[in-house]
Amino acid sequence: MKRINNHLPSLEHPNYHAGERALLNSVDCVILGFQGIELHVLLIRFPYEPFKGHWSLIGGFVTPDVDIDEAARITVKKMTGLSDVFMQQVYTFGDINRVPSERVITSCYFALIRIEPTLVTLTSTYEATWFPISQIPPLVYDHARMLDAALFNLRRKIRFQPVGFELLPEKFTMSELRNLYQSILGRELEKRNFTRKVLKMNILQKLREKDKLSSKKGSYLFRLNKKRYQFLLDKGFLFDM
Amino acid sequence: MKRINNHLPSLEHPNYHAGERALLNSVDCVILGFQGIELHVLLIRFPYEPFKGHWSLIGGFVTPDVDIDEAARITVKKMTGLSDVFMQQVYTFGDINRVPSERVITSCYFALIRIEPTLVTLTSTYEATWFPISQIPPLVYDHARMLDAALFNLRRKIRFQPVGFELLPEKFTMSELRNLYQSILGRELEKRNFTRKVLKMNILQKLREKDKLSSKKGSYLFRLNKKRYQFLLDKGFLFDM
DNA sequence: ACAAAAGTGTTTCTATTACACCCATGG
DNA sequence: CCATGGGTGTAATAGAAACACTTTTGT
Repeated sequence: MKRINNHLPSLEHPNYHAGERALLNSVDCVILGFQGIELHVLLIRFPYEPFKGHWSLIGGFVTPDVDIDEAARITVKKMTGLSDVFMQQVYTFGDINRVPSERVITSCYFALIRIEPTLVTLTSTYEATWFPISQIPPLVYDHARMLDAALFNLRRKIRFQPVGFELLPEKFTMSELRNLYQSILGRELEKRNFTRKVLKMNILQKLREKDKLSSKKGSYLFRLNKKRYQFLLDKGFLFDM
Repeated sequence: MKRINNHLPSLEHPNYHAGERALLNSVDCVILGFQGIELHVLLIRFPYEPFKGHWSLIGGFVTPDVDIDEAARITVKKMTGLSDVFMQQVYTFGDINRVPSERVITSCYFALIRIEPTLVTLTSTYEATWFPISQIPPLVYDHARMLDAALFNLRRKIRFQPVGFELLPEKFTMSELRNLYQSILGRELEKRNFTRKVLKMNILQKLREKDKLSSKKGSYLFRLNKKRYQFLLDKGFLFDM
């Protein structure tokens, strides 16, 4: 409490920025993708001592000439080659000792990407690897907390806005969609009720094609009706599963 | 995109913090209280040119020796004298030019406080004033955006966790509670259904006392059953109005 | 012919909404 | 005695949950 005076600008100061101490700022990105029946996170091997070789989120420092959101985008682009990725700020971690060696304030973002055959990550340099969220290895610093915060945030967000489609390919089956939701929400969703609920929203277009990979019968592919989706978003609708 | 190389630590650097540029960090607090039938925000007159005299949120710089959350708490304490206030980080604003004169990264928090007769704010120095959220004056910098973000956040949060009680005195009437919810959510709530829903949760204790200020008949006072409230919180329940 | 996943309808139950009247009291 | 806000019950509706069987086809 003795430090209170540092925290409101003193009235005597004509330029109240002067004399304030600057701090290091960074961004860390929880890059999420969907594979099989589970959400996955992209992790790298941390390249420096004393945590060299431990698993880590992907991050970067915020330089004076980039917006903080852009810093996050640049990090994702560097790691995956992708631009125009759905991203969202999750939380800013600013405890004094969260990084032992230095005061760093880090804003955590999540990114939702489609894992496609063409996707190339920085495997050679950083051993970038996809981990299913049920099997996350120990992470450096407070990255485990960041991951938790990102997943919590995503779970909550997905109830208001079906962002899940960002994680699926353009065409997908109802089972894939349901598996995705199950993995994000961490609980089973009844097949019939799920299908009915999703279809009632009218945001999906049923295609004539079938995907025959997952079963002998084959299952119909769907595609997101982006116009309708945007319309509902603007109305701020709920997507309660 | 030319700046990508700045954004992942280069592998050659043994101490990857070295050489990074530090930035100014601050916190701004949306201090919310409830008065009459409406939410109010505490604003001050900004004390420096070129915005001297314009209305502003309350903020302060983050110094190297305080956690970012603590910086926010200190700001609230300085302004209201209150500790142990319910606070929550809302969002971090980090665009390059959000403050014209300087690059500042600002984390916005909201604080929920009880406006009580004993509450003294920094009225003399900063003209601290409560504004109803329906009548907010123009604000400096991006503070209007911050306020919007804080209210958006509160509206969403209140569906998962009935944080509204932080804004009410220990004893309150059902009408006060309903008015509060109406003001936060920005829509009318049917009296009977509201009462029923709240009571069904069993988080309120009905007292024998009546408040006679608002009507001749008087209305019963209630008090939050904190044990039950905490129990439900831990279960992560919904409080859907 | 059978295994494996897809697809679909109906019933039950619960929660939400909408609605109107009596109550207690101070003036 | 009446104006004011407080307080309550019920019926109608909509939405969610629970449930089991048929379809298709590759092997």
